[in-house]
Amino acid sequence: MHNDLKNENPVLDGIDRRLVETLTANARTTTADLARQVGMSAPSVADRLRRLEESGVIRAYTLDVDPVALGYTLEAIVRIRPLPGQLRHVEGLIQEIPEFVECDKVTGDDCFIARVVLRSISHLDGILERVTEYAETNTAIVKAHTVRRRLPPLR
Amino acid sequence: MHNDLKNENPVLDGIDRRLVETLTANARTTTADLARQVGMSAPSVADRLRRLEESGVIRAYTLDVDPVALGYTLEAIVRIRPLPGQLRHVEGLIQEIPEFVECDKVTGDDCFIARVVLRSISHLDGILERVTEYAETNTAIVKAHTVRRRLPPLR
DNA sequence: AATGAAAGTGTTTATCC
DNA sequence: GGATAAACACTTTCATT
Repeated sequence: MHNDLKNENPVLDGIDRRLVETLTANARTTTADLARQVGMSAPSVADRLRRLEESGVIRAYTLDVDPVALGYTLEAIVRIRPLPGQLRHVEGLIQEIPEFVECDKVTGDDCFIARVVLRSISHLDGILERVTEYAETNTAIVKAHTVRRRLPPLR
Repeated sequence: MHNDLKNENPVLDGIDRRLVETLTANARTTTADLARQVGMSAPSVADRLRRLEESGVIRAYTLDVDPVALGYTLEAIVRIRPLPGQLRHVEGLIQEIPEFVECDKVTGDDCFIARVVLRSISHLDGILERVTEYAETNTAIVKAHTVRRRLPPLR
């Protein structure tokens, strides 16, 4: 049995957890509304948010934008294995191509795993052509979002 | 040449783009601040945000929470290929295990590509043991975030 | 679609516990 | 860490263009 699941000293207390959960659902919830929800004063809630920001738990308040509504009707996960000596170049290329909306450097055969959003299959082809000059790629088209980005357990 | 890159009828005009970019950086920017930035009145900006929400471009105002600050010091990408007849079961399992913070159903050999956050290697082992009863898995440890979640081109 | 004005709310700072 | 109170700022609605 590993001990890291029954966390005796959770980073967040129950009130912080409720604040984080509510703001994850709507980051524009007013401090006054948050305060009413948790039964505290607005200044106390503002203080807690400041601490959550300073401790790095809240990295940013951001937007969830739907790529489909912007015309990116196709999404793919591309595994990328740079050719010998091309790692830095490939890394820069991924960072430069804005259709790559996310990319992780990972262990194993594939050096990078990236998410790309596209307007069409020909758009995908155009981008892969730029990458395959310097790397082997393996592309999987996204058919459905089984789990949408969500919070991990907060304790 | 494919026509979908030189988008003649962009979904968003220049002002909408600035609103979306500013809110992506800080979703709690006040409507009054947004209005000053784009040189409009606050009610006009509020109207535009309402339209961006109703058209589905803004799916939600949300939080970017750092898993590391919550003690999830390890992150992995797991490719999952359910054993024959286990697809539905595996899908449910991934949805139930909260450490899977994201999962896409994709074409190709791997049926699912998931992101998992973990407190330790033994934590990873415990979760993979639950999955490997019903699926073959292939795990890549995330070494770095080459491209952090970002907006695709807005035109 | 956008504006200005006004009423209603929310935020912030200082002070106290 | 948390509360209250007051000054200041923001939001929302409505009439107007």
